[in-house]
Amino acid sequence: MARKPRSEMIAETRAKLIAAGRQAFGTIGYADASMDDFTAAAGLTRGALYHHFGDKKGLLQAVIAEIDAEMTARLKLRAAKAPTPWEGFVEEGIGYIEMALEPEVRRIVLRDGPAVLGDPAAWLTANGCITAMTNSLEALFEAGVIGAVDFEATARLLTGASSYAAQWIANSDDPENASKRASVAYRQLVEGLLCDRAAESWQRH
Amino acid sequence: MARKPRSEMIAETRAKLIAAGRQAFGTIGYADASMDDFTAAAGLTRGALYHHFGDKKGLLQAVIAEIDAEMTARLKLRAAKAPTPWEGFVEEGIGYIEMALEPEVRRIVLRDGPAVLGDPAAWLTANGCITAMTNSLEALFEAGVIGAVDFEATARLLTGASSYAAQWIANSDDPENASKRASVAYRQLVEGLLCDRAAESWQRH
DNA sequence: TTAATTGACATACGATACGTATGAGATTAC
DNA sequence: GTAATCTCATACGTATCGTATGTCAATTAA
Repeated sequence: MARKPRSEMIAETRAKLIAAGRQAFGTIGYADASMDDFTAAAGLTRGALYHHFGDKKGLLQAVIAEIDAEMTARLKLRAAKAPTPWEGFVEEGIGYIEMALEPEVRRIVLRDGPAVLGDPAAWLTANGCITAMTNSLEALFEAGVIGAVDFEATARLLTGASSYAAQWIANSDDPENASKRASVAYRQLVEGLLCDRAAESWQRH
Repeated sequence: MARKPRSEMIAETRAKLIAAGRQAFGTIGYADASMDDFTAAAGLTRGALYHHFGDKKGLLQAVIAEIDAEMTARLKLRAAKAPTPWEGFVEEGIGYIEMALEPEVRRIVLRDGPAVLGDPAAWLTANGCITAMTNSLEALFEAGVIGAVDFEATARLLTGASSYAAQWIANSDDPENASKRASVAYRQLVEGLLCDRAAESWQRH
């Protein structure tokens, strides 16, 4: 009989609840997810949930924090692989569009999150992606790649454009095609920020 | 004693329910709005609601349809007042940002709508704004003002950018300031679509 | 080693809100 | 004038949430 310290058991319970919530919220949605059901699926009861997270919203927050961290990490990785900083920035935006296509992200982070917790900008955690993009813009400006813009405002506009595009794609009859169209349109849109648009062609390589 | 035809009475109750729902959804939000409460406020009961709209979602749909129609009309009016087609297009986008600032629009159309009814792109009605913007883009291209882009995809990106910006503004410590920043950033973003960016200065006048 | 305390989690309860099924009253149709 | 239809209210069952209470195990201290 393996004996585990209490702290490990607690972490395990928390993880189980988050996983169960994530699964339920990501499939049937927050509103329709019965706490009795998905806590039972984790071999627990609502008692555990209330103890650890206060209420249903608290669990949602924890789930979102987890997903956001994963998203930010993936975006950074993707941007780092790009040949130029500019291309990295573009890839970041397109990557955001593609991630927002995943049902779990769309439902939990983009749809239910704002509805239940309020404005995403207020979530301490969920700023990962926006902060990252703001920094990218600033760096590009300092490198002389793009003109002077309000970095934060522009970053917010672009993440908004991306997430909305994702909704469109996800609901499209032909997601494959819509995704391509959105990516191309996104690229064209941000290329408008470039200092020298004649530079576009070589910036790509 | 004024005698009214039945059809008028029905229209009246429908209108009363929509108004009551709009009021409740716009202030306390969809989830927290008790049907018993706001139907009573309209001098009716849930019975009437279920009869006319099927369920709570049905009423939300009707409310959104009404608001969307108003929004589209306002945007068209605003765009029509602009001195040039290009400026009209920019005004349309900024107008969208500003409308999305209104609590009623934000809560009902942008926040609760997608959460309860699913993807906004699927709402038959709510396409008013996007369709309008798509048409504007096409006209601008044909007039040689902007370059070739995917009109629909770009329109969706821009409405997404706008509505997201609005969320940011609304939650900001200084909405006035954030609104200005968003408007400026938006203008810069769309000016990237112009054929000749040297044209920007005079296009404004 | 044992007793006490803390804390993790379950169970029990009450309240609220939703959806349906039934019913009454009034208007329209024949 | 009677029947049928439609609008809307009332009554009921049920699901879910939040709280309050209880229990058992583990850690701590004597």
